[in-house]
Amino acid sequence: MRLTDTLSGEKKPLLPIDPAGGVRMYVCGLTPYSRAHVGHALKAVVFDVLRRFLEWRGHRVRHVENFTDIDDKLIERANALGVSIADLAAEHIEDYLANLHRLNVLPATVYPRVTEFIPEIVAFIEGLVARGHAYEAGGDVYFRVRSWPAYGKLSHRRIDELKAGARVDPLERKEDPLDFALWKAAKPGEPSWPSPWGPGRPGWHIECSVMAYHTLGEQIDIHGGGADLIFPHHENEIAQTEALTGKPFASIWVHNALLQLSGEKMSKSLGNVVSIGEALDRWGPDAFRTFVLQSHYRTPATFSEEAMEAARAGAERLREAALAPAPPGPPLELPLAALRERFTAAMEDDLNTPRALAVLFELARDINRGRAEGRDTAAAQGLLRELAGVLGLTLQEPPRRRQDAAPFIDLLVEVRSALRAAKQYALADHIRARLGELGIELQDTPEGTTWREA
RNA sequence: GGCGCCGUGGCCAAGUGGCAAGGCAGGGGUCUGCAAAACCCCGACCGCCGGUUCGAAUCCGGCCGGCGCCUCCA
Repeated sequence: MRLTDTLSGEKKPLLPIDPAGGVRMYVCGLTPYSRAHVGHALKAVVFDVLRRFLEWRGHRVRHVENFTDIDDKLIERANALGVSIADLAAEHIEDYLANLHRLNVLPATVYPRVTEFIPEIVAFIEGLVARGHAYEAGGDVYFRVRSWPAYGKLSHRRIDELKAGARVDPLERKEDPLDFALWKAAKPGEPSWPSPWGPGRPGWHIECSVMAYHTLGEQIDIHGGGADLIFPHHENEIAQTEALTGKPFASIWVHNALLQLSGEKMSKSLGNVVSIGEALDRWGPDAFRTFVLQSHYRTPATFSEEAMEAARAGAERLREAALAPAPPGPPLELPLAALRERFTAAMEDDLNTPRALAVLFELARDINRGRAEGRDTAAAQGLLRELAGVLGLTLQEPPRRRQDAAPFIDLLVEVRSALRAAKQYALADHIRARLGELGIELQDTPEGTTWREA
């Protein structure tokens, strides 16, 4: 398949460095200092679909997603709340993973955490110092950007352009304003680990270089994350890793566009976030995945109630087509191989999920038509379920929000069915209308009456 | 200011040189006791201007409008 590579700006064929060992994919996770929002969920779904597709095509995938469980924000937040950093991080990691599970995102092969890799980080930094790419200053260690001429190649910036906007902190003893911290000397009351430069903790970017190195190796196939990480995070990662190994770090850099919320990006700093849990409670996993997949991962999608409603209706349509009982008639003839091929071609072309989804919707329409004609649609439904699975759709009924009301609704439906059987339509319709006002939609089918929440 | 992205029917969104996918919503039908679901039918000439070409939504130039990154952020 081909994927757009941020570094070269081109669609590049995915050619695993070590095909037998599988595709090595490192996706930047999050810093667990607050509750994960739907933007994180979008990223998770995008890379989950990439991973599922690769596996469906017969690749083994080694998928690593990290947690940066020590950093400034985490320290600040933990102090403000009066809890330990470890507890705060654990709470948010747990919440995130639980939400991913609800979203039907396959667990990564490994979820490394920074605090588990301190010795490796120290060793990595020592290697950089030894090669002249880093230097110690007052207990801090900085990466010497000027020693790495290729700096800026990922984000397509030149060092001189960056210099103007570089942040200058008088407390730091950098040789150059562009240099960034690999190791930060401990301040009073901060957690720290021993190092050749005295007690301290890792800077923000070094952990990903180190964890990718130790979980996947010197060179990886795919490095991914949100577009906001291109600069400085991934730029710095490349510099650190390539300065040490002298080899290209990742073959393809994949970045998803950021989710928008009413015109602007959703971010913790703007405070305009919707938590994953809220969205899942309200619309369910398939609606969210359909929402994400209906636009290309590199085009910013805007989260809104209307968009989620539309996605929910679409997902429901797929579910019903995939699961409706097949009539016992003559088999429905469809060009299943060609449909499968169109789906595959769309996915191989830079993970074009909107086009892939369109194939599923066409398949759903064909199945529904076949069913209306009394044909046996089992084979087509099997394909629809298979392809929906590649996109990670659960095809399950969204959870009922009013679980406790269900038995009473069932009872009303039962009574109404008896009234209909007795042709007492006025009363039966009254029950249906009243339930409708309460947000319960009834559907009479030859097999009986079903209901769902509107 | 620098780097980059986007502007396609009411809403969302594919398409990057040859008669504009798909979803949602809407209208008209079929089916249904009536509904719902499902199925059938209906809707855009692609921000504006100019250029290249036999031919452009698709390439080039300019303009207008929206957005992201350049600072912690998926």
